[in-house]
Amino acid sequence: MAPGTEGPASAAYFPTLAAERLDIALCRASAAVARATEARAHALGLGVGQHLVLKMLAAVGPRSQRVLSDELRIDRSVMVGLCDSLEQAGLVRRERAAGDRRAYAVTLTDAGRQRLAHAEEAVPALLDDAFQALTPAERDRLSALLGKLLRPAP
Amino acid sequence: MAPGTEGPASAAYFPTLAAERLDIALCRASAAVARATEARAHALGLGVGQHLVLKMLAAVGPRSQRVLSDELRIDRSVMVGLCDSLEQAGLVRRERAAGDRRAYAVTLTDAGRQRLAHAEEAVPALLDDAFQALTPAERDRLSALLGKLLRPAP
DNA sequence: TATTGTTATACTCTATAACTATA
DNA sequence: TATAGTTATAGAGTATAACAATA
Repeated sequence: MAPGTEGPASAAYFPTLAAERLDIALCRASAAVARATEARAHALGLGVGQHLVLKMLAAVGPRSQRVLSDELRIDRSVMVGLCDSLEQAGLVRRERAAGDRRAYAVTLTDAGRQRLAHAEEAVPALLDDAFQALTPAERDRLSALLGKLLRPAP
Repeated sequence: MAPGTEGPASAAYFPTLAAERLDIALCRASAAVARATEARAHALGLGVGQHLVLKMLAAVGPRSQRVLSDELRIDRSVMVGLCDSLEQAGLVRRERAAGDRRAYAVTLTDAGRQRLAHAEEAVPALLDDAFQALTPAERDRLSALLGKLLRPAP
């Protein structure tokens, strides 16, 4: 075999790389998980962003698009389209906020609550699929580590 | 304050969300780390992909673009531009592979080796910055978990 | 003047499919 | 026919800036 093209010698390289560069490992793992969940998530009929909005509204009650954007770390201009699609599907209503006529109070409808419940049922299976390489205990540890990474420095 | 727009009550929502959806936490953590490393990585004058190619060539010797693509999980069509830029900067040479005139043997130059060494020096600081929320022991644990997630099922 | 929602623009990634020259 | 490298195109996602209505 010609020099520069032999295979087996390089086949073991990637794991080494991933171990050395935590930032790259994180990026690749995220992409791999996203690919794994994509199909299942799409089957729910709810995009991730849409799901997040419904979930937050269910947890904290009606909020403005601005608050949803800030809290979910989704850009205001993206939130517009998200709320558009949810409203069109009848899952939220855009009520006018009582004290500020610039803002909406994005409100979960009964249909939205039902759809969310249905989606939430499917989440554990979705996660099981994507994280089958990890035991439940390992998933908890990963969750704790990521949580620490995401939380702004106290 | 008007209903639907009060702030503090919802400010604690995101951490809860991240804890429940491991896939989303992973995605957000990856994005946060990428943002944190972006500035420093750019200062190195080497993109992540360029860095990966140099690093792999240094580790395993001259390889074809195909092998680099497969091993680094970078699409062939992207690898073209990566090698273009590296060649233009004088960091690699595209030598013809001895036994297969379709393929190159992408080869690290001395300048490439130097540039890589310089970049590698900066990596620890780059990672320290992005992962300052985690102790060294926690980083090791995260690395191990991500490695398990990335390794194809044995 | 600052803010909420909206729209438009641009730019980066990625995926895909062709095409060439070799095998 | 299959593979290595290349090119072109289209789509998703994101960042940015502008704008109208309101504060």
